[in-house]
Amino acid sequence: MRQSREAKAESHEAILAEAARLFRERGIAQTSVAEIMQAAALTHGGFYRHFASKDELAAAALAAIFAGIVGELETVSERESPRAAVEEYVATYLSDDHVRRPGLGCPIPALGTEAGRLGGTIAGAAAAGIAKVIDALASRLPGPKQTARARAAQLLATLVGAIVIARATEGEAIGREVLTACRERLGL
Amino acid sequence: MRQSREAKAESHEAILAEAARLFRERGIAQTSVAEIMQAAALTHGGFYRHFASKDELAAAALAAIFAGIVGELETVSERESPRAAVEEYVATYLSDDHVRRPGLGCPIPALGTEAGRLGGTIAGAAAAGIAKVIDALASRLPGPKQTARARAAQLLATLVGAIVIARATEGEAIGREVLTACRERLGL
DNA sequence: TGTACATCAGTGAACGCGCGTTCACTGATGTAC
DNA sequence: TGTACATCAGTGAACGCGCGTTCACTGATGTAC
Repeated sequence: MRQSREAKAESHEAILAEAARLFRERGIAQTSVAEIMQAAALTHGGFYRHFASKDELAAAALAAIFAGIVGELETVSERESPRAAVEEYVATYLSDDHVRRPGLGCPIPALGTEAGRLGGTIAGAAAAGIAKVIDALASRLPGPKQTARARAAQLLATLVGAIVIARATEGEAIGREVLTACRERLGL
Repeated sequence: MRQSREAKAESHEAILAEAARLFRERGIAQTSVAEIMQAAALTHGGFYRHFASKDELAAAALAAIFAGIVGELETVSERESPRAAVEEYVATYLSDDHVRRPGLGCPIPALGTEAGRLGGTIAGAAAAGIAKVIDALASRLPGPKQTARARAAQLLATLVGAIVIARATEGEAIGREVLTACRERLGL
């Protein structure tokens, strides 16, 4: 039966939110359209009233996740100093919680490799999101703009690599060692 | 028709080598047993004379790739100083070639995320390999052992993250910026 | 060394399964008057 | 405001396809004597 415009918008947001979570948890190819729709309390056939394809959903989900990340950094900046905002970002990024819960975390360690392989609008959304995160970090680091950008780029690379390694070695000592080393050497 | 022991060993190595390349290029789930066998100039049915399952092949391929990486570091160390060996490792890691050719490169950016998700022997092989790489790097860095290990851990995280980001943004300026920033700030 | 036979590496068809996408259908919603 | 009808969000079956794995078969290899 037909749903109201408002109900459709709610379905749309639910699909996007569940996709954003499931894609980060299991990967894009490893998450089926039917699973996403079930998580959104819908049946799979209705998916195509909302998105033209699974690829389009993946690109939209990536864009939404990155927008949320940059938005969060800006929100924190309203009540804290730029330096404190970056420090909080780094501490959260390198937390055990972030390792354990990819569905709520940064999409770069979770989906970066896959997005690059998939190319097209998915890789485009990933690239645009990464650029925005580096912009947001660089603008909050001190020093000349060039230096701040380079520091932001290296910082993000370290964070992403630490999470990839920690998740690949989950439960083993080496993963914890990498996380701890990065935390301490990034000054936390 | 039955093949000789020697011929079987050659097939085994060919399957392992093609799997190691294809898994890194496309991911484990995205590479079919049939594709690997075709690349090894065999038909897919014969696969199970060599490996009990695709998972077992993936674990074996990861172990073989990591053994090659650590072996290469040791080989270079025979003709160069520890410091030069690490510098060469870093320079190769952050090269444009490494970004463009994942099939020949480090499995951590290519397969780390997927290995963590798959768990079991695949994640075990990844964790063991990562531990060996960090050992190999740490033993070639100067200073107290604790500090050297922490530096090695952070270094590897930065390298891995830089490649994940560069591949996710392939062709876009932001990827090159991250690579350049990491190269320069790691002293190359 | 030669012979007879068991083994098994590799082939190619087949299996059951899950996937992304399509489609006919239902009935509440939105719109035109 | 009320009515008649077109729209379309959501349902659930179906589609074609590719996958990992199994299997009967072939014939060269390895072994026992």
